Amino acid sequence: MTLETYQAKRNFKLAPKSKDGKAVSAKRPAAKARSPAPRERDWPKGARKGAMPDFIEPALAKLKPKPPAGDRWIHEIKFDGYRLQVRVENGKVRMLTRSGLDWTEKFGSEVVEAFAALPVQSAVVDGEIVVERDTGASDFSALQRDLSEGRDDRFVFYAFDLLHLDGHSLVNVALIDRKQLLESLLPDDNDKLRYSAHFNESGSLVLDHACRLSLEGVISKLRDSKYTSGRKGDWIKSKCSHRQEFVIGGYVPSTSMKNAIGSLAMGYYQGGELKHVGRVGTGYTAATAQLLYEKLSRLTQNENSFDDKLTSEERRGLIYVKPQLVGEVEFRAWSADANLRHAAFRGLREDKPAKDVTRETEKIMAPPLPKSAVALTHPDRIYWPDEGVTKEGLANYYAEVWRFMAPYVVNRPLALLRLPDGINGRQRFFQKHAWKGMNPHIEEITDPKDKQGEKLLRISDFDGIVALVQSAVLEIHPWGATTDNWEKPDMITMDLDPGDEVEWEDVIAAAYELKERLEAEGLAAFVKTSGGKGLHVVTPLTPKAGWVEVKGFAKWLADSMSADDPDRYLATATKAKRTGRIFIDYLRNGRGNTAVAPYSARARPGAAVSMPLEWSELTADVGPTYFTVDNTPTRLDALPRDPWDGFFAAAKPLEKKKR
DNA sequence: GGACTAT
DNA sequence: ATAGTCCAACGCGGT
DNA sequence: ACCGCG
Repeated sequence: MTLETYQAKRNFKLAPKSKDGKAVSAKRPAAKARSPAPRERDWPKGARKGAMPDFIEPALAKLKPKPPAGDRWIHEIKFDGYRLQVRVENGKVRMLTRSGLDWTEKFGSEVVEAFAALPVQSAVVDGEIVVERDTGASDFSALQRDLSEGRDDRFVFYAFDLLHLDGHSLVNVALIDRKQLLESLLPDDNDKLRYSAHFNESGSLVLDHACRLSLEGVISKLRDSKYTSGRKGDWIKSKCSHRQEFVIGGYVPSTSMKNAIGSLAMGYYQGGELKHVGRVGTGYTAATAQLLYEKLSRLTQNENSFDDKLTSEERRGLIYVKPQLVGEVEFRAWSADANLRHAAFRGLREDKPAKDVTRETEKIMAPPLPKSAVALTHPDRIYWPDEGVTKEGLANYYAEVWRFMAPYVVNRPLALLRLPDGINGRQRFFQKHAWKGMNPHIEEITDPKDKQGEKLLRISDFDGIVALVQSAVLEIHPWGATTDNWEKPDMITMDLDPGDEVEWEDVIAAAYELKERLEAEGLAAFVKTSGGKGLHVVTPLTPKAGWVEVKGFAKWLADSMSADDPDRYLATATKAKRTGRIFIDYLRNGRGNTAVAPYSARARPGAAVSMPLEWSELTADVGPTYFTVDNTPTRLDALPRDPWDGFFAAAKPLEKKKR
């Protein structure tokens, strides 16, 4: 990792967050233009006096597969919310949608008040209103839910352009100057109204990092461009997902609706042959599903529409149709078997002849997902109601992460947190012993130190984790040792648990501090989000030292850190005096103790997961609950390698010297 | 989620 | 039949 | 010895 890319990542900020997920204001130089009278302002080149127009047609971005190259372009995060034009006139605020509708009343009072407090007489600000999850990216589905439920306490406005100010039109001013003026006006202490910063790094780098952060994509804009209404091409949108047309070669009728399709089998032409790319089973409304059925049921044929031989699973329930219709599909990746990953139907393309549909993207292919023979009894049982994550959704998540996760959960004694009725249900219990009626893919094992005792639990493959999901296991907590070597741990997990009022940046600093101390002992250090409150720093060990020694070392680490900096760190779990300090929890490292597994879901609102990170990815934006069951697949598709690549290869034995 | 137990 | 119950556990530090 | 804490 070069310093340059490291810094590019560090700079990759949306808005810094404190550890409890509350946004903290970005540290910017105090705005100079806080309250100048309009005529004192230095107007940038291109500003023209003029009355404020009623509505300025917004500039829209063209979708391109890649961000443009070259330093004429700057790149902003693509927000996943509603585009709004905010008009301030003498303290009165109106918020207009893309088409000019007045939606001021829909978003509560906080954003409006923030605009009313701006040091301006009048202004037109372009931006996007979003709902941010506790600690993270904007979330369109949360926005829509908040709107429909009348909830108005989570809206945040990202301002990215300034079109008019105090009797001056700015649409002919260079973008970079408009943004600079905008930034100078915005408060630096109001987390409901934020400045949308841009990046000067190469567009592909910015997009890559956006995708690794599970964001939607980036918007690229010409640095010196005027504000141009409409989709003229000086704003370019590139996304972490891909979009292209495919030919419909068959359909599966819906099981829940009459005369409607349930999914489509699609393909593209290559060398005159129709290549099958798998099924698209989401993305259509009931109306579209019926329309497609009506059109497709007239095109049915008996023989395979594809030139590939389909497997029996691919053929199941499939009705072939003459390959004539073309549909647009959004998807995140290609799988290694040349199927689409996470595909959603986005509409029919009546204008394109089927024969012209070819494959448009070259992409590193994602490896195939593991499949399980374990049946889920109620696949649509909802485990996380707010996120709509079901039992099947959780199983699919583990299929996505399994190739990375397996080494940390397989062949280790497990403690499980089970919530048969989901996270809001009445039942929640830990379990570390075998139970009656247990799925056979969960193994009963005997603790060699307690041969008479109750049997412990272990899984050895993907079927095992699906069996855990079926058993309503929402958190997986393995030992830090494998069952090949019960008495010799192969990792140390240090849990950095911030008390109230600890800044997230300080938790990150604590992780780096721990890393340095571990490296000073000749050990490697890896970091993951906990999915809860803090961070976990994990060290691979060559199994050599026993539990007592390893735990003693962990305690020594925690003790020495708190001794060297008692104002910041605490090595004891006492609740009192936790405020403002970080508890370094070393006691996950005794025999029989556990820590939440890498990639394990957490049984809390938000469906966060414990996410392994490269150190360079550990930035202020990535709070402890940033990555979730929902947004992790986008990240994985964008990752060039396992973020903990080389974990076990980096193992060193713990040398006897410290206790 | 599922077995076992009390009513 | 149906409702209720169980499903971990232990060392640490502070009083 | 007991309590709260992970």
